[in-house]
Amino acid sequence: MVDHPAPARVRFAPSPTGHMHLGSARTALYDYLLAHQTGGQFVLRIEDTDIKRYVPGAEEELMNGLRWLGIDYDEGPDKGGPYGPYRQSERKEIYQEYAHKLIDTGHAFYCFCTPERLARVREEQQKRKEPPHYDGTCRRLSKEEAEARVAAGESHVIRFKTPKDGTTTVVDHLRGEITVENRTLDDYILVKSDGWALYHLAAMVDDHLMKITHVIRGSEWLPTFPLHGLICRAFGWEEPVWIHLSVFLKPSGKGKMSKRESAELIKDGYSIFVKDLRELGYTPEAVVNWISLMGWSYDDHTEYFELKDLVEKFSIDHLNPSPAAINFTKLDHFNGLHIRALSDDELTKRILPFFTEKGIAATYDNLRKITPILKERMATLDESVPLAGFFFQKEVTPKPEELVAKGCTAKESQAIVLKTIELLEPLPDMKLEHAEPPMREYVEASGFSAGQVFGMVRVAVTGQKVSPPLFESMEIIGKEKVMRRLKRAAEILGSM
RNA sequence: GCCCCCAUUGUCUAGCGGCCCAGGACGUGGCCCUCUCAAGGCCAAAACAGGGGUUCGAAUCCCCUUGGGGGCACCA
Repeated sequence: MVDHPAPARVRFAPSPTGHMHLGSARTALYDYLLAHQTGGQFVLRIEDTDIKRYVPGAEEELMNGLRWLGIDYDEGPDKGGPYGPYRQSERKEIYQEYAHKLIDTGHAFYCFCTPERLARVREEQQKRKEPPHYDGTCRRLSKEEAEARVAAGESHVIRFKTPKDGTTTVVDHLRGEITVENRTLDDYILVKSDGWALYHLAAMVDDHLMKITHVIRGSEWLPTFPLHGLICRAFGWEEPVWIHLSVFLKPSGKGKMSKRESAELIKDGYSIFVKDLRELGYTPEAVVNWISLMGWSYDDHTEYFELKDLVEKFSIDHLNPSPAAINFTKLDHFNGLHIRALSDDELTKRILPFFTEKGIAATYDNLRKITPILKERMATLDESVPLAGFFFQKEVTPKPEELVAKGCTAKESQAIVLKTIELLEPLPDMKLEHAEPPMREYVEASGFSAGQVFGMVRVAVTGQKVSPPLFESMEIIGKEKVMRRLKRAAEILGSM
């Protein structure tokens, strides 16, 4: 870094209402990057004021997701910190206090209108083709009357007293000034009748109290962004730098991902949920690299990044405001790249669970021998299983028709297998340097092509038409098994 | 319906007035390498939504149209 920006305090503020998806992951990543590159702090705050939408386990999934991605936070519900508590459900009184400050300064008012009356008003407004708005009934109440009704125990909410005239201008770091006519804004509810604050109030209060310098959030907040600016100004607070990230579109580029489409995606081996991606064999390194580039870019030729590179190179000045369609084939590409960047030891550790899960009795030690020849052949970790399953089987069962070498008869094929057995039998072991030369010589002398001979031997030894390189594979399988499988193939071919 | 945001190849993007008859990446096609599959190397096709301005000069600035997205809750 050439210059030294002030340490940024950034927050990731999800609501625990469902699975952690790619959009959240990207926001959290950018938060982390900004905090780390400025030597600031990354705060996790749980926005759980709406009990109705609370999903058990969602908070834990969020934390697991962040941990898996390697984007750790400095302050949070489970870590504590100087500005806690970090769960909004534990901050009710704080919001109450600040809501009343707004009432005292004339920036907010009590509203006693019933939901039924409001619904009726909205309906009429829509009939008249007017934008739905609070009609201002309680805004006109005198302070004394309102307080008397509150004291009498009447059910009420607290609304923000939005200016009726003029315009409000707020500044988004990627879009510049955004100006709206105040009459298009509503007297938004700040505190519900059950006493809980809504996002508009709670988030502004927390961001201020937690000394947040940069708010990175989704562009779905753009419509209420002016309100948030107004609330900060009503309190007399300095506003953070506002950064509204674009949304992710479905791969077709048409619209946001729906629940139904998410289910379809899984069938193709893709998902927008972080926990699924992990199970589908993607590496956190690849996911991080991939999402970092959806809405941000470094220059016109560098795309491969590890987290530490991103901390150094990321910049909020190179964010793109337009929506981005999710491109899963690019994730596959990055996954392959990051898999190949892993050490053989590390890769072995990562693929082992996929074998175990499939009931294959692989151990770290025997898998470790295979890993090197698997490495450049997989796009996802789970692909190692079908690629290498035959190493762990006692016997393989090649399809008879696949045993017949290309362009040969069964009889000729059997002759090839027999010759192979004859050549390999006297060898002390199946080491690459022992097995390959005589086979090469045989191919040379026989008039068959390498493809014909090796292709058929491959089927005999691995049971598959596609496998890692033949001689490397045979060495790992071992002479005894190889010979047994070849003899079995000769039998099959003989009976055809 | 109203409000807000966005607009470069199929997709992600570089470009912030002349370096651009537009660069990179994924994907696609072809070739090379090759025991299969990959990986790798080389090559190719593929875009500035449309119309007006401003300017000596516009992908880049302004306006309109169109298209896309988001929002209009006592959700976040």
